[in-house]
Amino acid sequence: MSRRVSKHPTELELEILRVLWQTGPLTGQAIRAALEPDRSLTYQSVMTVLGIMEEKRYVTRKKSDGRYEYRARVSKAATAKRMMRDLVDRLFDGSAASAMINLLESSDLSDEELKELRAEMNRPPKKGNR
Amino acid sequence: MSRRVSKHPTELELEILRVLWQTGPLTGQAIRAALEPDRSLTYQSVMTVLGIMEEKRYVTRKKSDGRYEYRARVSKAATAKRMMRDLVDRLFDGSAASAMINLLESSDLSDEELKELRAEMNRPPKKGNR
DNA sequence: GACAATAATCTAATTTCTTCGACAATCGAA
DNA sequence: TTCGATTGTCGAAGAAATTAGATTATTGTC
Repeated sequence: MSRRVSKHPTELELEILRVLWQTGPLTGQAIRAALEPDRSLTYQSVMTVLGIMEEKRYVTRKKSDGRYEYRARVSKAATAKRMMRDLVDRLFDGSAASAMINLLESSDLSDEELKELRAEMNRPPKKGNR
Repeated sequence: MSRRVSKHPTELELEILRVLWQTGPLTGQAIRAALEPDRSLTYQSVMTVLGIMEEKRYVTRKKSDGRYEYRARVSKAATAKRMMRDLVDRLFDGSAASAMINLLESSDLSDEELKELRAEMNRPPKKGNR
């Protein structure tokens, strides 16, 4: 037997998605430029990955003014949710509370952030909560 | 150029670490058994991965009673911290608070857990915090 | 001590990921 | 219209990850 398909965007795919989330639809060249200087890839490398991302349905492309523009087809919120959920499953047996405590302990939240979090925690829970 | 070594335990490596964290030092056979029925691997497959994990210094082994026993060399806490930190960097630009709010919204914490979290948030911050 | 059973290593196939060079197609300018 | 630049596709290479068969080493038992 062989290996299973990864259920999440890979490292580089995620970096490209981040660019698209941040800036909106872009051409291959523009994406390549946006990755600099973090990643110095050739235009071909970027295009190869974009092709793969299109197959995986992470992006769509549309010809605009002679060249293709790539647009994220998955939302940042949904992707973040899925990736976080998966890591929490694998590290903390699915306990979001444990994950949050872990984050709390290993980070350094400002009073501002603490306040916001407390407010969020006091929001009325969605239906289905016990 | 080619692919870089992943900076974190892979899927399977993490599953094995979890077994070791949970149960303590184990032989290859015992690890193989503990992965069932989630993963039905042959003894050889498990041993191959354990060899790689030894190279990566995720585990050590010691001959005990004729066969090798494998022991986690990285702690669960440190590994979780690193992996969470990395994902938070890549998804939320390093903002632990954003990540926590994401978790809050996509999970369904019990009153118990909320209480514990609030308590944790009221704990005096470690040095370096303002 | 011989031999079967068990443990461990070695080799390797397959797939994914990352990266590009080579080439083809298209477009713009002289 | 021809030619150079830009854009896009194809094939491929190298390394990592996952899986396991073949082979060798070790060990416990009669």
